Amino acid sequence: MNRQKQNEPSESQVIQHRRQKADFLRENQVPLFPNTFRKTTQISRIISENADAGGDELEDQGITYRLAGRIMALRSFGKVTFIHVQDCTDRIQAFVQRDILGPEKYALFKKFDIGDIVGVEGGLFRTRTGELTIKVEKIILLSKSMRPLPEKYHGLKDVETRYRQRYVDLLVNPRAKEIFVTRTRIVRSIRSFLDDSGFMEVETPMMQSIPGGATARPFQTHHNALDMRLYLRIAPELYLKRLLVGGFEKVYEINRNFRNEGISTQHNPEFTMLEFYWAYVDFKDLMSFTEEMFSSLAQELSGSNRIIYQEKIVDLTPPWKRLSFYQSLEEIGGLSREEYHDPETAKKLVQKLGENVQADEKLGKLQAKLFDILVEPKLIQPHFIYHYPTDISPLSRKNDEDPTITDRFELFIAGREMANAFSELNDPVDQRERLEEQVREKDAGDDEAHFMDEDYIRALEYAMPPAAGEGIGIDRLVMLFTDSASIREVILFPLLRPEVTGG
RNA sequence: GGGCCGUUAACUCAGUCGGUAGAGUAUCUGCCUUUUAAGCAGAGAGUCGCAGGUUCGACCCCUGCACGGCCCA
Repeated sequence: MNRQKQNEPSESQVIQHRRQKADFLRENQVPLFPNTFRKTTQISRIISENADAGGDELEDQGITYRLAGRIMALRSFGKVTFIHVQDCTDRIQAFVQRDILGPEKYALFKKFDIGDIVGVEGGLFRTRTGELTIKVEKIILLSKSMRPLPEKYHGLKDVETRYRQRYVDLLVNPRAKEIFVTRTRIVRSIRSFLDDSGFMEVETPMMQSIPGGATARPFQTHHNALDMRLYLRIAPELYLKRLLVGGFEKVYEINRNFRNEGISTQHNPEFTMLEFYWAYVDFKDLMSFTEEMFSSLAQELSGSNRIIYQEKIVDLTPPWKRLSFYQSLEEIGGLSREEYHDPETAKKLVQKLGENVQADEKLGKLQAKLFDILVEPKLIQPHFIYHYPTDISPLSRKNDEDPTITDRFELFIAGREMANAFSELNDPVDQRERLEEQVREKDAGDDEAHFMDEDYIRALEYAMPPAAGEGIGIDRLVMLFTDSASIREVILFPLLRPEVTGG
């Protein structure tokens, strides 16, 4: 035990200094964490309202501003100090003079540090260089910072620290803050688009005893009082369609899904999905609806249908290209019908491309793998790919002319899947057969295959209106609109292994 | 799960073909009443990710592990 204590790293010098300053202030009756100051304005308002005012004009104003924020920079000249104060809207310079505060208060102010949160009162003036500045009459410590902020010039770059201590990232990296502001604008814009289109937002279970609605491995948990196994949902789909049975005709949910899979620049174990369901329309109707949604989003965010993602220009102006799944394999993947239509040939081709293949892998799965390798990365401009094979689409309505394909599409932008949608399968007999097939695959060892859900079948037996539904990955959408290469850049607190402290 | 790369002061980074570490910023002290990556002078600050091994000697070479990043599955 003694050894362990000796091995603990000594507290950093900076933290010791701050502790000493805090002690000094406390001994001089300066509260370190008072909650008595009330600000009357935001920094961005001070700036915008006085953007054009000249120095004399400001001095004549006679207005006292009360603002609060964090000290982000501090330049001391002995009897006078410049600081930058940052609140959630912006930052502004403040000028603290000993002649105004008086020697005692100024001496206490000298113990303030970069990172401290302060309340400031004073009028405005312009410095010699013309910068709008608060002439401080009063400055009050509101919260003492015990840790130094990262370097002012290079900021915080270490990716691991940026994710683990996102609070610091947000403080010092304007880009990080911007991404999350944009994320909120995107979600808000989608909500109002759907609300304005007559959709109703609902919340369905995130803890489910039968995880359904997607092909994925679920997380398991346990309810103690009920002594019951529960899964974190992999999709809200089956519950939202139960609501169509229940008589709602346009519903949506924006919420978290959980998939127990690997982590990559495209995948976080928990991620946010929009799913919406619309009675009495089909998948083609959803294509136009999606075009409208995306271009309205782009307009709202940047006023343009063109966005730049990882140095590629993406034009979201409708209408977007529409290609059937098989057409895309031929026209973009460069395959002949023989190559992808014969199971043996397809299998060999997939293996040649370096993918693993299960012994009795279905043709649809093989074709999907060919698509993923040969087609998907090439779909930079928006493309709807439709008519997916039935055996990889267990919840989609079969095409009326060809039962081996479904009335389903996926949307690809910048080489990534952005949406998945289909005319819903509402025939309970067909649905039961498809889920039974999934259960067979599960029994054969595919732990991503769907579960049987008797209650869902029962709901369909009451009759679900013909409908179409769509899912859009919000994180990927935010990546697209913020030009982010990794999903972790657009999730406030991405999943990381626990931090190891000590040795 | 596999491959490659990274981990050095609070932050951003150097470094040594093996002789126990440097810079800038930040911090501390002094000077300084219009600066803004303020300036000048001085000072302090490191289990070189962790654990082993090789060696007279390891931050450096080797092995394993941890955490992270990118690519692949």
